[in-house]
Amino acid sequence: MRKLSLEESKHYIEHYPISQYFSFDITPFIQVYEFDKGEYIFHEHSFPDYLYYMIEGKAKLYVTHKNGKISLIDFITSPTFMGEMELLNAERYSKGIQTVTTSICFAISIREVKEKLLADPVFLKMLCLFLSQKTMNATAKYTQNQAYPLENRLASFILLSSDQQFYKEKHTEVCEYLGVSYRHLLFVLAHFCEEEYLTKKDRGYVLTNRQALEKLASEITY
Amino acid sequence: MRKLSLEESKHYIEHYPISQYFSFDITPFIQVYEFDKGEYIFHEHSFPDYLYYMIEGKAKLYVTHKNGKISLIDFITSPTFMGEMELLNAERYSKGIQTVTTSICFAISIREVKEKLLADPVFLKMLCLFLSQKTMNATAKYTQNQAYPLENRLASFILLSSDQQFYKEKHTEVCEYLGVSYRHLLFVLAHFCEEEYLTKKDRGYVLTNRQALEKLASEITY
DNA sequence: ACAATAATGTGAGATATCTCATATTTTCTA
DNA sequence: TAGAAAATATGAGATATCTCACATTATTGT
Repeated sequence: MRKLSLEESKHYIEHYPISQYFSFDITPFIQVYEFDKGEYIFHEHSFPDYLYYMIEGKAKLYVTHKNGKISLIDFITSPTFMGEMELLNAERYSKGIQTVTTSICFAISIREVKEKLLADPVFLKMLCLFLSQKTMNATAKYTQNQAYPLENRLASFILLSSDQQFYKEKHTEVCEYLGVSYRHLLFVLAHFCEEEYLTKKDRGYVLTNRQALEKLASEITY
Repeated sequence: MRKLSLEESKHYIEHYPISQYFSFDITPFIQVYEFDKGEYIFHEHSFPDYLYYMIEGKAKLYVTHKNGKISLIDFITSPTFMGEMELLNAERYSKGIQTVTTSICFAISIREVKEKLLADPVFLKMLCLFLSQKTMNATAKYTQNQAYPLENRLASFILLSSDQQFYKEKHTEVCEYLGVSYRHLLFVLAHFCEEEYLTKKDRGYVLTNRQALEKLASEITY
């Protein structure tokens, strides 16, 4: 984690305006941080001092269970807020957030502006919207995890995340996201190759039968 | 669904004050409805006209998947708001809500007060808290569903929902809540009986080895 | 540039959970 | 109060998914 210079900070603050989310001038309370790839923004069970607004980068929100399993709750992609639940005191301690790529974040000191934020209708309305959006996505993902085998969900995921006809995501991330073991993900991928829906190439997979994947994915969407 | 008389409504409005959630007088906008057991408060894919505040009763929030499976997202217990995401326009159409018991709700016409509510910091702050609380519960439930076999989750559920040493919930509801098939729930219950953690009696189960259940449940909590 | 670490890949065996079929009992409703 | 609907109960067989072990191949830090 590196605090950016005034110069650099100014650049980001100008290029990623967030004034629309507040009814007062938030810029005096903003510091800009850069997190390295793989760095933790929140450690699990810590109590955050900052509300973050990620403007560049990608991170994982996860929770570690007593038995050692890790549930990836969500991929966090910019732009987005982080630590808003903790700001609300809705949870005593935080979940973990670890960056996947180098990330740039605005950091807003909770101590300094908590009172102001929690009385600001502009901010609160945005936060309500943001929270319900997040909840809906999470709900959709989790209920689908429960209702459909990996075959369908993976087909859907491949279609969403492939670039043109090429799929190239890290298995280690995908299996966590889809809530299955690494082993099982590989099984189903192998099965897709057998059926020639996919063909291995270089470090990824070419979509050789998009229609078949669409059929599998279509069983989910409602 | 039955609209209560002025007389009855007055009684409920006095006994379940909600003025604390608003910075203006909400009572002129409140109508009181009674929903029968099993009745739908929101049909799936409908677009709600009212924001509800349930003061008595219990309901199920669910979603029906294309393949016919039903995911119970949450048990809704009073007091709670319903339809708040729709008020925010966060979702185009609603999930389904069906009462489990006869329920009494305050109904607030969205058309009449939407503008006022979305500019009311008192209401918005409460709503933020409410939404994040809900999200956290849902997240905890779903990640645990993924990370632990039914054995552990059921033990935990039995301890939470049993009255004294007696467990008596409807299997049909529990299996939906825990996200497993009816058949599998019965298997694990039978297994608990074999191990003599539980003993069947009347229409329910006596907890004959609470400690064993606690051990199983303790593997979850973090 | 090399050692350490992370990611990929595969096999074998176990198990958690599902589907479907069917029977009985309880509860609701007309 | 009888018939319908819902809830309980159990068996048999299938399958989706997991664990563990181990080998190979990238990627990364120093």
